[in-house]
This record gives sequence, C-alpha cells and structure tokens, in this order.
Amino acid sequence: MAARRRAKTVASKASSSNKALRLHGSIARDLGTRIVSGRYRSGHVLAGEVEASERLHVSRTAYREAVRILAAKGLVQSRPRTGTRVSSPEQWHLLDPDVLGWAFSGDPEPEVLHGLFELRSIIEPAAAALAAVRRSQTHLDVMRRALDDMILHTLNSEEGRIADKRFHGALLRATCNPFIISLTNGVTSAVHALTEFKMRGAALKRDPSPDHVRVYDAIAAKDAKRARAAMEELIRLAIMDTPMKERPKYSAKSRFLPELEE
Amino acid sequence: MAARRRAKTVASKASSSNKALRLHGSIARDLGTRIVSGRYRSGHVLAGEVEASERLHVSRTAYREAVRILAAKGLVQSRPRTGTRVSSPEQWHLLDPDVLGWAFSGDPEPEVLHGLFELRSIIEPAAAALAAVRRSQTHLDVMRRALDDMILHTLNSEEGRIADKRFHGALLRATCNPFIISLTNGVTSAVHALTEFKMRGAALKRDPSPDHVRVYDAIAAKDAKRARAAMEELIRLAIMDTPMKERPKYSAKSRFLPELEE
DNA sequence: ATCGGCCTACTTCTCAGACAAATTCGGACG
DNA sequence: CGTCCGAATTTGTCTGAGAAGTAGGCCGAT
Repeated sequence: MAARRRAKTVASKASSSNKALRLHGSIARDLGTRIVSGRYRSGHVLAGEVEASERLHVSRTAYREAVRILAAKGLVQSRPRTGTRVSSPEQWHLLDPDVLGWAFSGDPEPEVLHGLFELRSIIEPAAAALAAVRRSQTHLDVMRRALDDMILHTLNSEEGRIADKRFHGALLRATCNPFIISLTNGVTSAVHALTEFKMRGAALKRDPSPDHVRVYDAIAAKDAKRARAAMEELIRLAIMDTPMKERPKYSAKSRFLPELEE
Repeated sequence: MAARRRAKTVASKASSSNKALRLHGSIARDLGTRIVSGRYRSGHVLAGEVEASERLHVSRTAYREAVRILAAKGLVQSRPRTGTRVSSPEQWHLLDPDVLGWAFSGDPEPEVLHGLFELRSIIEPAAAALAAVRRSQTHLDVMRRALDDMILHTLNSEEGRIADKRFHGALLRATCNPFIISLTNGVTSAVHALTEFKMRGAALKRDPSPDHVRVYDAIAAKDAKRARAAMEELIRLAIMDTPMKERPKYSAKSRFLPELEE
C-alpha cells in the first residue's frame, strides 16, 4: 500500500508541472502533449490499458478516464482488440482550449503560429464588424474598462495581458454569435499564451494600445467598415511583433496535415 | 446479476437511438443533449454519481466516464463536495463535432442555425481564397471527383450529401491551415446534419451544383478573388434554401449567450 | 461583533480485481 | 478457394472499498 501511494505521488509530480488537476487530468495532459507535439505519431498504438497503467503506477480507472478525455478531443480512438491509436491530425480538435494549450506548451512551430494568426485575421475583423452593429452599451462599457486597464498596465505585465484578453473577449461577445464566441474562447487563450511567448525574448517594443483604441472608437461609433479595417490593422501589426524564425511556406507536407489519399 | 444485465440493456435501448456507441458514449450523448437543448440549465447541479448511476442502471464507472467526456467538451465541471454542475454556455465547445451534433439533434433553434451560417459566411469565402492560391493538383482532383459525384447523385440522396461534404472538406484541406481544417470538420458535419434537416420538408427545389462548379473553376484557375466571391454567393443561396421560421434578431438575451456582469 | 482558523460531513477521485463484450486473426471445413 | 467459426486479445463494464478535496458550520480570539 504505502509503496503504491508513494509511487502515485511521484508519478503525479513527474507528469504534471502543477495546477489543481486530478490524476486523470494530468495523465491526459501528458499524453495529449506527447501527441500534439509529434512524439506519438498518428497511427501509433498506445500500450494496452493494463501495461500503461502499471507503467504510470496508476489504476486502470484513472488511465481509462484520461483516454476518454483524449478521445473526446479527437486525439485518439479506441476499440476492443485493436487498442487505442492516435488519430489522424485532421481529426484533432485543434481549437479546443486544452489542445491549443498543449500545442503551445513547448516551442510552438512557426507553421502553427502562422496558422493561428491567419485564422485570427479572418475571424476577428469580421467579428469587429458584427460587434459594431450589435454591441450593447454594456458590451461597450466592458470593453472600455478593459482598454483602460490595458493602457494602464501595458502588455509587459500579466495584468495588462489579462486586460487585453478581456478586451478581445468582450468584443467577441458583442457579436452575439455563440459560435464565434466559442471559437474565440480558444483562440484568445492561445493568444494569451502566445503573448507570454513573445515576452520570452525582450520586452515589447511597440505599444499596441493605439490600435486597440481605434477598434474601440469604431465600434463605439457603430461603424462596421472602420471597425473591420482597424482590426485588420491591429492583427497585421501583432503578427509583425511576433518573433517568427521563418515565414513558413505552405506546402502539403506537415505534421498537422493529413495525407491526401487518392 | 441477471436482473442487472437486463436493466442495463433496457437503459441502453432507451437512451441511445442506435449507433456503435458504448455505454459511456450513449450516456454522454443523452446528458449532452439535455444540456445543449436547455433541459439542464447552466448552473444546474447533476445528481451525485451514486444516485445518477443507480437511476440509469449503470455502474458508477460508466457514468463517470460519461461525465469525463462532457467535462472535456466544456459542458460540465465537477469538483468534490459541490458535485458536477452545468457550465456557463460560453464555456461550451460549440464547435466540437459531437456538441454540434447534439445541438442539431432536436429542432435546431433559428438562432443557432443563423449563427452557424454566419460563421460559414465568414470562414468559407476566406478559405476558398486561400485554397485558390495553395491548392495542389491532388486537392483539385479530389474536389473534381467530389463535384462529379455530387452532380450525379444530387443532394436529395445520401450519397450526394456525402459528396458535398467531400467537396467542402477537400476545399478546406487545400487551405493548408490546420486550424481552418479542424474548424470546418465540425462545421461540415453540422451542415451535413443540416441538409438532412432541410430535406425533412420537401425535396430541394434549387440545384446547388452550378454554384459549386463556379467555386471549383475559380480555384482551378487560382483566382482567389473570384473563388471568394463564388463561395460567398454559394453560401448566400444555401441560406435562402434553408427553411427558417423567422430571422432571429440578435439580442443580448439568449440561452447560448452569457450574462454580462458588471 | 467580526474575523480567522479548525472540523466535519459530503462528494468526487482513485484503487483493485473480476467478468463481459467486441473484434481480429487463423484455421477448419465445405 | 471461399466461408464460417472459434479462440485470443483488448477494451468495456461492474462492484465495493477507501482516500482526497472542499464547502460550510463551529469555535475561539481579537
């Protein structure tokens, strides 16, 4: 008994860096990270439940619940007799906040970075245009406060980044489109993580608050066209502020893209 | 023992209409459907594991795995002492294929329908433009074959709808952006379900294949601008072909939108 | 009287071991 | 040579027992 308890504690420490995650949660995170980072390739068959749970010094129950989580996020698929195998990347729910977080836990690859920005530059300008039309006064107030906090603290502090997140969140909620809101829940948290990533090098050179103010003004004026343009500019500048090793050229070959079978 | 086995079979039949879902899968689906359909309101606390599993005549294990799935999709959150409670709608992963499917299992509300089309009309034209630039010959071939099948079978048959799905899927894969691909995995299956929904009334009046051909031609010609315009038109027409009771006016009040707290 | 820290009860979490169900693979048989 | 059936293997489900975490009340101190 005592030996097993100790083992469990060790496993928990080794696997999860911290947080209030339960055992199954940490296991899911570990496996998930290994999958999205490419250490377990698509098609790879995980060890059987008995062996895997023994190796991790946890019960089959805990391990199974972890696998259920991964399956719910499209990362694996399990069937009797064949076992649990890593799904093809095109089936991964990449916009799931957890998956996104796992993908950004190491060094995000330039390809992923660029893909995310590309998605943002599609969604957010359109969202800004919608928000300009549909925003209520309450939405506007929330954005205003977030903007003030952001200007006050700047993106170099954690509080400033949270304010930035609040701003984008409120903007997207103002679209009144549940899908856009849900979509951007994931994206904003990734951007949050990303901003931290930007900071790993040096402090931010450019102050992005003027861009945000322009977006805010346009939405306050209910000017959809201007809101869209301002947001396009904001994201264009944000991309330029992000240190990317190289601009990835899009090709059909990528860990994240499926094979095209004839 | 025998009594319990029988009970389990009954529960399985009663809960899941069919499919190769396991027990935990059907339970997750039932609970999930109840949540997204509003029968369990946000904040509602589910019965404890013991009571719930007894009521469903299943083991706690199965019930717990179901809850784990729902938690992975952001529908619920469970903690010791307080129990498992339905999360706020803004935390739901609405673009998860399962959640989307559950949302469309009953009568999809006009608001949801419109929200989905709005998202499509943002994403897909942009995707078409990207695809026009980045598509490989292989992408093009796949799209061509899907298009031919679609024209052959028409959307009135299941095969035709699958071909339509293949077409949109190939188009989105041609963007070479993993996030867009992942995003639209969900959306296309929802559209698939939706097309079936359209058919519940009468057969489709308009033949949408010319629209698809125009999109294809533009992508074949690598003409991004024309591809975007053609796709915009395609979706505009698809919206008009969808019977919606009323055009929902966007307001801050909706089951799917969070309260704006001051 | 209000604030802070313990304590308790309640719920989920984890464990262990057993049996059931599903599916693949290979071999027997027509 | 094809078809079917059985066996082996893997996940799926069940049971029952503790362990761990947490909200809310209790109590004491300031």
